Amino acid sequence: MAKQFQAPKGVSEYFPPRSAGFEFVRECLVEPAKLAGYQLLELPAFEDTELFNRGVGESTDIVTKEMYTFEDRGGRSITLRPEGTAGVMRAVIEHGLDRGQLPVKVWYAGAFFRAERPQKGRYRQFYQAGIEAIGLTDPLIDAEVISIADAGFKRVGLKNYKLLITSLGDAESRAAHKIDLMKFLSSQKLDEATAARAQLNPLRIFDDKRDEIIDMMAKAPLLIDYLSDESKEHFNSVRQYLDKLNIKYELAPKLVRGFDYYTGTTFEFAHSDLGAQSAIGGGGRYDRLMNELGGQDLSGIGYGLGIDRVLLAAEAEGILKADLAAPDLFLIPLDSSNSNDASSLALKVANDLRKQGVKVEIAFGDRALKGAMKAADKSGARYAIVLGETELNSGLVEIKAMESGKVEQVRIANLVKFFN
RNA sequence: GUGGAUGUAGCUCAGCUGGUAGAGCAUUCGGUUGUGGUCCGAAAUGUCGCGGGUUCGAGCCCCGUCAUUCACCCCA
Repeated sequence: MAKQFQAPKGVSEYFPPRSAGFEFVRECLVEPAKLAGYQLLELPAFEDTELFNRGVGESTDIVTKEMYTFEDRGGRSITLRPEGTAGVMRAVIEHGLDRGQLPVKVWYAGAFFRAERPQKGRYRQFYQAGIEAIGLTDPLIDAEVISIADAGFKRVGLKNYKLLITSLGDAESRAAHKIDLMKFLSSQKLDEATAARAQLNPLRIFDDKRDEIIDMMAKAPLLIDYLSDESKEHFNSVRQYLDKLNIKYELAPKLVRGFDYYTGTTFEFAHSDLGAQSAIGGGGRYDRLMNELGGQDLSGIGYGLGIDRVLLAAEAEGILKADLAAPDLFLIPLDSSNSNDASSLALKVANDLRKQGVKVEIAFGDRALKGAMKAADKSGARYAIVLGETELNSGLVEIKAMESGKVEQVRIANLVKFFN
């Protein structure tokens, strides 16, 4: 027997019937961005490795141990994109999108890659939908970006999630805080691994899940208390906007995110029913990124939402409709032994209705009517029509409402009208 | 990268102290004429993850390996 292939380790893949839920979630997450005037940016799945080294940050785990990096046939170092923002910035700079009116507002959705040990809600190939708004520092745009993410979750129907928000301040805020935090950490006894992480990015220690570290960090100085007046004012107005929008949030001064580029407003959406990988989305502002990648000195803000995790969350909450892929109409042609007129008519009727946006399926194969009806039932179709000799002759069909079982006579020529 | 759990039909799982496979669901057909959801009957589907070892004999024991899964780490 030929070798049986298996998907590579840790990838997420979606096939029927669950793929309908995936598609639904993706649409829900993207739609609010489109409604707000964000436009599609379709990006390559791989980029110059250097882009991520500089964009994501050399000290991050993502860059140091989670990137799929390889040499292409021309000897270039290529990396499968581990996140979206760096690629967006590259494209914006390369194509001069920031030369026109600001802000630049774009959305993207697609696969991302990280060579991690897979776990619930954590995959080596996973899907994210995100937006970026570049070129405005107005706190209004911070609030809009957050509200668009929130609108996506609400569109899916999610309830058990919360918004965590903090500000990482500007460069001077962080510098002042870092001195005190390092002082604090050096006064504590840390194990080797933790001390190493503290060297790389002391904020990371706030993210440690061990009880003794959490207890220890309870007394650590918080960045939020070191914000410059400007940062403080910006953050306060973001919060005021959120209040006015009635978007509830929790102040999370210990919130740490995985990218080095965040400055100012930083946020994360956490879902309660997911286990360890609870973040369903996150993002924030980045003041320096564009400039560091060779572009203008513009600030931006954006987020990435985990489509896989939102699907998991929606399933955990039991809010996905079972019939997401169900057709409106199921057509059952019954050919007589010496003609296929019924099949031809079925195909024609299906095409006409589909032109009007009606979702129509045809019962294929030479199966008994009972079997075909069963297939109609399984499909979740709202209506079923049998097309046989009688119908061909009379031009009339019985359209059956599957749920109630009620039958209505309709002229074949009027079917389009019926479904309008 | 570290630790735990698990790998038996498409799915969920059972399989006694080792004697060479079973259930439910799903699938297909049928319960006489062109109408599904319930019920009844029948059929089909397995290199028991893979490789090695122990044994007269292994789905069951041992070793290895691969995969899945949960947690750490990290993050979407």
